Order: sequence, then structure tokens, then C-alpha cells
Amino acid sequence: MKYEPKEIEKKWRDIWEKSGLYRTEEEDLKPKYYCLDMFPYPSGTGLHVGHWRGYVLSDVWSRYKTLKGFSLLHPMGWDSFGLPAENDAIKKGLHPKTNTEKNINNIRRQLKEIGAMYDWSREINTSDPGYYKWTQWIFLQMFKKGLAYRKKMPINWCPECKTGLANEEVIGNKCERCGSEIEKKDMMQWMLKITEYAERLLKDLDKLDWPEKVKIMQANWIGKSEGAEILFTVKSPGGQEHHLKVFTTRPDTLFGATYVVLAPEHELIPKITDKNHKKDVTKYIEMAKKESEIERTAEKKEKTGVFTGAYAVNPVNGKEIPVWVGDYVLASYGTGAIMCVPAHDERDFAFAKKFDLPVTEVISSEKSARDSSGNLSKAYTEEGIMVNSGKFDRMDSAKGRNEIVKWLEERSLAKKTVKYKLRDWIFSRQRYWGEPIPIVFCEKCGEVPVPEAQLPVLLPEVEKYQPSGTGDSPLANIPEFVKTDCPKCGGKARRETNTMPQWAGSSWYFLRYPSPGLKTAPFDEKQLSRWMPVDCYVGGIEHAILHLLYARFFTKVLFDCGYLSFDEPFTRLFNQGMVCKFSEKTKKLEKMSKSKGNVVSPDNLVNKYGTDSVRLYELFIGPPEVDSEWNDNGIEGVYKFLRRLWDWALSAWETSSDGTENEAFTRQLHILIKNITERLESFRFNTAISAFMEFINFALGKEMKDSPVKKASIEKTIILISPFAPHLAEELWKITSHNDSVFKSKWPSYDEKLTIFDEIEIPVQINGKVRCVLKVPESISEEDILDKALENENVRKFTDGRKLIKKIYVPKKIVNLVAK
RNA sequence: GCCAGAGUGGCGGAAUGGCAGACGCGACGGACUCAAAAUCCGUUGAGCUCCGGCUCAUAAGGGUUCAAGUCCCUUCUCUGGCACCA
Repeated sequence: MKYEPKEIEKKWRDIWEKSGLYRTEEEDLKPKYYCLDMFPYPSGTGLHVGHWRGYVLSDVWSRYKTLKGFSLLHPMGWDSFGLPAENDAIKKGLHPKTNTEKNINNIRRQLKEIGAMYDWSREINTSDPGYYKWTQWIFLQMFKKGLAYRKKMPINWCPECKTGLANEEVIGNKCERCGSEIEKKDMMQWMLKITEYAERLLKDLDKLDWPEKVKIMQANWIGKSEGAEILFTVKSPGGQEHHLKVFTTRPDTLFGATYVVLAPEHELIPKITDKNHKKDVTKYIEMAKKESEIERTAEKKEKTGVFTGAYAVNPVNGKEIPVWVGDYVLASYGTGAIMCVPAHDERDFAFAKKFDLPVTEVISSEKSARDSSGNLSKAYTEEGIMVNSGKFDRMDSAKGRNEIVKWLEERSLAKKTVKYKLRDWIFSRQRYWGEPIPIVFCEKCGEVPVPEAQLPVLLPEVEKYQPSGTGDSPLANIPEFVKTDCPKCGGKARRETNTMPQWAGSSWYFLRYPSPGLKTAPFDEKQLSRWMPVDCYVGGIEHAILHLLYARFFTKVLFDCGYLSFDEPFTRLFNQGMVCKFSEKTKKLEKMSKSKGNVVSPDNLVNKYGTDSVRLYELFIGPPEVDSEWNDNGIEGVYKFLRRLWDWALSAWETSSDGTENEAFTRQLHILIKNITERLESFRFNTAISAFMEFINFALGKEMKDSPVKKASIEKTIILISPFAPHLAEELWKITSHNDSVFKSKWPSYDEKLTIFDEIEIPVQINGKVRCVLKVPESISEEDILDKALENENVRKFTDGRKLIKKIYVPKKIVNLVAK
């Protein structure tokens, strides 16, 4: 019988679906395993071979875990709210709901082609009212805890998408989605206090089995820095004294502070600016406001600033130093004001050089870079010995750092402080296609949460949903939606018209799969405690910061509310590498994407070679965590392998015996079981397939000619290939007289003794170069093998007439003789 | 600039400090065929060879070691992240 993937694949997919083989077992004594794919947003373009990679990977892993005796939860759903879905709908002139449904049907069909074992009965959809009711519910819990609040904020405004974006959605001051340049716009925004969780989000990274790279990225994003707030005094023109707090991580350089710079937004500026400087300062502030962020932060931008005419007093030595305004100081970080130590900070150095401000060295080191006249040629920012620092002279800077703060703290002039770069999360969007924020504004009662019994606040079905562009959500134009009664006093009120960002629904969806249809609560606690946390989360590295940080934040909040018994959602994270291909458009190797014109559709390949071959090739292409270049040619190899495996299994079955088989074959089989098991466990899928190829090469090779093998051995082989090529394995399982599915069987075990050979080959080196290979019994003694090595003709060519200095035998590995 | 990660045949890629190049693609030679495709069998890092072997080779240079693709230092290149965060 010929291997006809097209026929058997379709057949088995239908059978699997009908029999409900991949339904998660509700009640089970087996250990649980929760394997989760990052759910896709239903784009209009469908899946390419790059998307397949992660799905194939998690499927192979899930099938393996099932065979290992785990009860498996492996669900799939749709992240269907948000900008991309809405933009796609606008482009096609369809309503987002209709368009989303269409896209979902298409992607579901494509996902099924992969032959993955999803439990489709648990499918969820973030834009379904039955789901977003609970997204709104979670928002209300945060509101009640004071974690959701409103604030007038200069937000990142994308003129193209006509919406505000979170900092995380801005890449190089451009919109992550459409690439247009971001403007600043002052608007009332809902914010989530993720900063309150900064320390826990940072600290708990330690407990996670995640790629180090992702942990580092999150840690950098949270950006913890320890330092001190130091109190300066500034005199206003009227003679009043004002306190000015600055934040620094280098209190040890305080004696070197020669000026102070305030962010243009700093509230003290109008109070302290001297008459003569008022005009310049006002002009500068206006300019700074107008300039877009990109101009302000452009690379290699010259420092700008202006003197206020005021002076601050350095608390440590009473020195009066000028107060400047400069836009290189950010209002949103620290205190919006800094003490400047040009000798030991690169930015301050550049500023001081430009405006000719004094440079005072207070950290001495041999490593300082100097020009010919002995002056610093650039800032020295590392540790050293303190100088020009009064009683702190000759102290180590690392120690002095603490000593100075201690000394100032005793005088209430400083405080040890920790700052984070992480900002609160801007949680509102001025768009239609998202979860309405469940708040009403009452003239009397102010912000009132919608009572839980009234959830969901339904997204009204409307004709016109395009963004208004004024900054208001399209919902603001729908009176039936806006006008409502205050839940508290019954008086006139209006609804919040902003919607939530796309990240909202995906921040908790993993909690919904264990009880996807539950009407009375977002999750069933019993089911949660059975399945959560997620044991293995598979997805792209592009979500390293945003999605994963938000999901962790939501989980911690719900934990604090007492709803969860765990405070980290994903125990293990696996990032599959991207699939790249040369792009004719950019003339570069790029990640597969429609815009780069370098996508490869799996359709033709599936048609020609079958799903199983494409699955294998996705894995064989390289290590799963590494990016790889797609090349259609390689698929021939895995296809040939599957066909050889098929042919071998069928013919071996025909001539099989119940009794004995070639011992060499038994050994190869046990080596195979060992290799596949170990390589699956360590996610080395590519070399697992290589090992299988070697096995089949052996099974079809000269040594095995006409030698019968045991039925049980063929069965084991079929089970071993089943996670990789499920359709082929299922068909072979059937042909070899099994009525139940191969996935109801058990992963084979191996005998360690059978993986070791009695005779082994030991290379013999002279001075590190191999001169011969000896075939010896595995248990040979050191003495015997060294004797044998020295007798060897080729070895003697190199040892005769020389003195043996050292003889090394690493048991079962190598002999090395050092001769002089 | 800072922080990660990577650099191995014509190509994708293998190698717990222990025979560098497994496995696959491609190429070449052969078998089968009227012929081609498919399939099967060989060869395939470079150079030399008295056909036994020998020399060189994992981005470049240095070091540790009996032994280095692997560990350490310096440099170069590429990819990703951050980027005036004091």
C-alpha cells in the first residue's frame, strides 16, 4: 500500500472530531497538564508557515504529554477585540462583528488543517458578550480597589488610528500598528495602577521557568533603580524659600553638583524664575511643549536649556548653584528635577560643555579619560575614590553613597528611594471595537461603577463606528448608549464612552478555558485549582513585555482580591523562533509577513506532501527557539522519511514475528526510544527527527535485510512517531490491527542496558590528534586499553623514539598519550 | 551608547570540555529504464598522498587545558531589546 497522506489525513481528522478524542477529561485521576498557545487575533490574511511553527510545536508537546499519561487541557480561542480587527473591518467596509466572524471561521478551518488536538468545545472569544462581561467585571474589581482611576494625561495620540496608545504600543515614537508618528494630546484617561505592582512583578520573575531573555526584558522595562531623593533649597525672586527635591542614584557625587535642571513642566519654574529671565524661560517651555517627542528625543540631539536666574543651595556644602530648565529632564520620572554632576554623568557633561558650566571632579580614578591639559575629556561614570567631598574624601564611592545619604537623612535632607521606569497603564481607547468601560458619570455622585448585576454593558450595534477623530469615541455619538440613570441616586447620568485596549481580554483568557461557558462567574474555582497555572505557554517573543506583563498584573490583582490561589499565571514559557524568508521588497531576510511580501502559504505544501510532512519540516528546520530561514526544498527530505517509515512499517508487519528479532535491531529501537524521549523533554524537536531518520536508515539497511522484527517493536515505533505525524501514525495503528486510537496508548519505555554496546570504539590520540580507533569491550580496564593503544602500528609511528610523559584514559570516551 | 543572543561545508543545521560537520537538502557518479521521473547504491569541508595516511579548518587574535566549536580575555560582524529614566 502506498503512502497517500491526502486521503488518510482528511479521514482521521473527521474521525477524531466525531469521536471527541481531544475533549479534555473533566474528572480524572491522572495528573493535569495545561498547554496553552497564545491565542491569535483573527486577521483577514490567514495563516502562513510561520504561524504553523508554534502551533505544531505545542501540539507535538501536547500529544507527547497525553501519551505520557497526563490529562491534558489544550484549548484555542480568539483575541478578537481591538485595533487590528477594527482596522481590517474598516478597510473591507464591513462591520467589525461580521468581519471578525468571517475571519474566525477562516482561521479555525486553517488551524484544523494542522491536525492539532485542540479541544474546540472550549473555544472562547474576547468580543463575545458572555466573555467581555467578565472583562468588565474584573475592571470593576480594580476600580473598587482604587487600581483604576482617571487622570488628565498627555497621551500618545496616533493621528492615523485616531486613538490613544499605551507607551508599550509606541515603537520609536511611531505607532506599533500603522507606523505613523505619535503626537501628544491632553485627555482624560482611565489608568491602571500597574506601578503599585512593580516590585512584585520584578521579584516574582525569579520563580518563573521562562527564557532568561524575556525575564531580562521585563526587568529592564520595570526598570528599578535605587537611589535617594535629596532636598535642595531654592530662593524665589521675592525672597521666599522653596524646597526642591531631586532624585539621584549617585549621592556620592553630590559634592560635584554644579547646577540643577528642572523639566519644562516642573511646577516650581514660574515661582522661582527671575524677572530678567522670564521671557526666555516662557519661550523655551512653549517650544518644548510644541516639539513632538521624536524631536525631543532624537538621536544625538544637542542639549537645549535656559537659565532661570535662580540659585539652589547644595545641602551638603551650602554652595549656590544655578537652576536651569532643560528638556533632557523628564517630568514623568523621578521628581522631574535633577542635580547635575557633569564630571560623572555623560548627559550632564554634554550640557555643561554646551553652556559652559563648571565641572568639578569628585570621583577619582586612573581610568578617567583626559585631554592633553589634564581635564576630563568625558564624564567618568564608574566607581572610584571620593575627592573634593569634605569629610567623605578618600572614601570608596560605593560606600560613600550610603554614608552621604545617612548623614543627610539625620538632618532630614535626604531619603533613600527606589524608582521604577514602569508607568501606569493608560487603559482607555477612543474606539468602537472594544469592551465598554462599565462606569457612568452622575452629576451628583460622580464616577459610579455599573452594578455587577447589570453587566455586561453591551457594545451597541451601530452603522457608524469609524473613529470621530476629535478624540471622542464613536460611542459618544450614540445618545441611546450615553444617556442613562445613575445606579446610585437614579438621577441623570451618562456612560463612559471609551473602550478598553486590546490587551484587556488577553490579560485573563487563560483563566476562562477551564470553565469557558460559566454564566455566574468569570471562572470556576474548582476548575481553576485543577488546571491553573498554565504549565507550558507557547508563543512569539513579540509578547515578551506587553501581554505577559499585563497578564501577570491581572493575575496578581485577582490573587489579592482572593479569587485565585496562585499569583503567577504561566509556570513555563516557550518562545518559538520566527520563520524568515528573503524579501524581494526590502532585499533582506525578514520575518514572514504580508507587508514584506515574503509569506509562504502552507496550502500547496499540504496539498503536495500532506500535513504530516509540513509538520515535520516545521520542526526539522532548526532548533525551535531559534529564528530560521524557510526553504521549500528541504521538505522533500522529511516527506521521503515518512514514506520510508510507512513502507518499512507495512512490510515489517507482514513478516513480523511474535518471538525474536535481531538483537542489533532491539538495541537500535531502545536507543531510539531514549533519544526521542530525551529530545522531546528538552524541546530539541529537530534532532529528535534526525534520530528517527537514523533509525529508519538502519531498519531499511543492509544489516536488517529479511530479518523479522517483533510486532511489539513496530507498535512502539508507531507510538514514537505519533506526536510528530499523528495522521500517519493513526493509520498505521489501524493497519496493525488496533481498534482504538494510538493516542490512547502508552509512551514506550526503554531499557538503559540495551542502549549500551558491549563493544565500543575508543579513539586514541597522540598529543591531541587521533591516530587510530580501537574496538574494545565496554568494560576494558585502563591498563589493558593503554597497552593495546601502544601496540598499534600507527600509534607507534608517533611514539617510537619519543618519551611518553602522560597517559590519559577517560573511561568509554578517549585515550590521549602525550609524547615528547 | 547600554543590555541580551549569535557567527561551524555550496545550503539548513549536529556535537554533557573528549574522533568537528550527525541528520537532511543540493551536487556528482552508478544501478533500474527505450528514455525520463520516481526509487535504490555510492561519493561529497579544503589541500596533499607512497592510498597506509598526513596537514589545515568552527568570524579574527591571544590564553587556560593532556584535550577547546564548547571555558576565559580582546577585536570584528550580524540579530533582537532599551535608549536623555538622572
